[in-house]
Amino acid sequence: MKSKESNTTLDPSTEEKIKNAARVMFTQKGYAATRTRDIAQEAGINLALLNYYFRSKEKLFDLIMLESMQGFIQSISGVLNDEGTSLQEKIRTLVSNYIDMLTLQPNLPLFVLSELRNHPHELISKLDFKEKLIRSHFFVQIQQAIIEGKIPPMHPLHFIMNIMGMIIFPFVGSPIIKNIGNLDQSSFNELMQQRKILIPEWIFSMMNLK
Amino acid sequence: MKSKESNTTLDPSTEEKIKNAARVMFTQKGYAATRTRDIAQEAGINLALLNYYFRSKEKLFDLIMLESMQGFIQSISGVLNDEGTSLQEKIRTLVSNYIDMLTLQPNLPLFVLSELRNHPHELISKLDFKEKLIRSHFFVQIQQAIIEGKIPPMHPLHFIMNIMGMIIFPFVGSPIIKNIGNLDQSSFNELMQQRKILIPEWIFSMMNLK
DNA sequence: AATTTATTTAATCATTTGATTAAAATATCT
DNA sequence: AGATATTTTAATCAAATGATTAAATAAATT
Repeated sequence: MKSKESNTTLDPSTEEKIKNAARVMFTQKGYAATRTRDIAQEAGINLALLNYYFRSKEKLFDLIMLESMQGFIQSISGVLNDEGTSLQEKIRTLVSNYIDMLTLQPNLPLFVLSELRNHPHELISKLDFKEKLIRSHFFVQIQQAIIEGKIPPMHPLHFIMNIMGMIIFPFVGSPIIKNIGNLDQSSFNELMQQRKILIPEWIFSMMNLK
Repeated sequence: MKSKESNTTLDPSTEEKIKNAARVMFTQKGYAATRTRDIAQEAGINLALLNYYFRSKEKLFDLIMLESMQGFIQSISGVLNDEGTSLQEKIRTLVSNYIDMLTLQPNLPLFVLSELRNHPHELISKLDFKEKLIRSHFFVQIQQAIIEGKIPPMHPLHFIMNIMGMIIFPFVGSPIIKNIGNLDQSSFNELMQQRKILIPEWIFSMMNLK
């Protein structure tokens, strides 16, 4: 077999090239609109090779999707479970990390949300995001804050929805936002950088926290 | 020709049946994943008939998309331009109307946002949402509030992004939200109803308004 | 070097899918 | 009713697309 593992820094292995191309195409156009031929071309290889390595379009897609979600979950689970930080600090780093990630991969959320609508069951249960979030130190701190009266009593989900909404929506709706504000990519990114500071402040004042 | 216009209340005309089916399928699965045969079946008619009425899949799609967006814009433009209401009142009714609309058509935003990513130019410029929003009484009131120091100085877009994010995101991410919160459809809707009251309050305290 | 194994390609298949056509059925009009 | 126009259908086409195959090339192993 070819040296897939050793060849990490130099030229990426063919398998890796295909996966990268697939990630780009799938996140850009979605599963249904992506052609295996386009992936092959983007990867600079032949169509048959794609099926040789990954057996089918669907298998390749599942892999890309799984890795994307796992990467995402792993990137935030560290923050969520840091027992040495306050709720406020967690929110600040969470927002900051999240925005940095989305600035690098702005198409990711729309891709994930779209595909999740069509294959709801499998992935969600497979990744068990629910358990990871609910058992996190972060979630406990929210409930604690409610019990202690530091936060007005409400369903913790509202809290989650608000944070996620304020972080994710601008990226999901970036064409509209850019249009309304006459923004090019760099001034859009500038706004997103501002939000790293602003969103935590808004959250705190929303929750009478701080 | 058949009586298309007269037949409004009773049995919908064939044209209308096709459009309704198309709306359902397109908003559910997106353009690329929707098969014209599926639309025909859903409408209870023959495939050829679809092309007879609408010439092509793309033409049908463009029509559905245009009508959806126009309907949406029209539904909020009344609120945005009501010169007799305060900024706070506008926000309350805007949030309420919006949530009611999304409760009836929960797939609409993901559909619009997904397709907007792939055909960004045409629709956005065609509908001229930008001008309608910027010239609205609502937008003027925001800027006014900033000038008068009632709201901390910031790019008005942040304001827009926050409201839209808090309203829209829960619907776009409903599979995740339902999973995290162990919610069925009706308890999800209940949460959304709560947000009709909560979101305006959050906005006000975020903005030091009220 | 010879042999085996892994990688890559060009050509082709089979199915799906958007669209068309020609004819049948239905409605409309005189 | 008979003629005309409209609506609907079954059958079919052509292109797109996911997948396979058999053969060529390159790499690894003995």
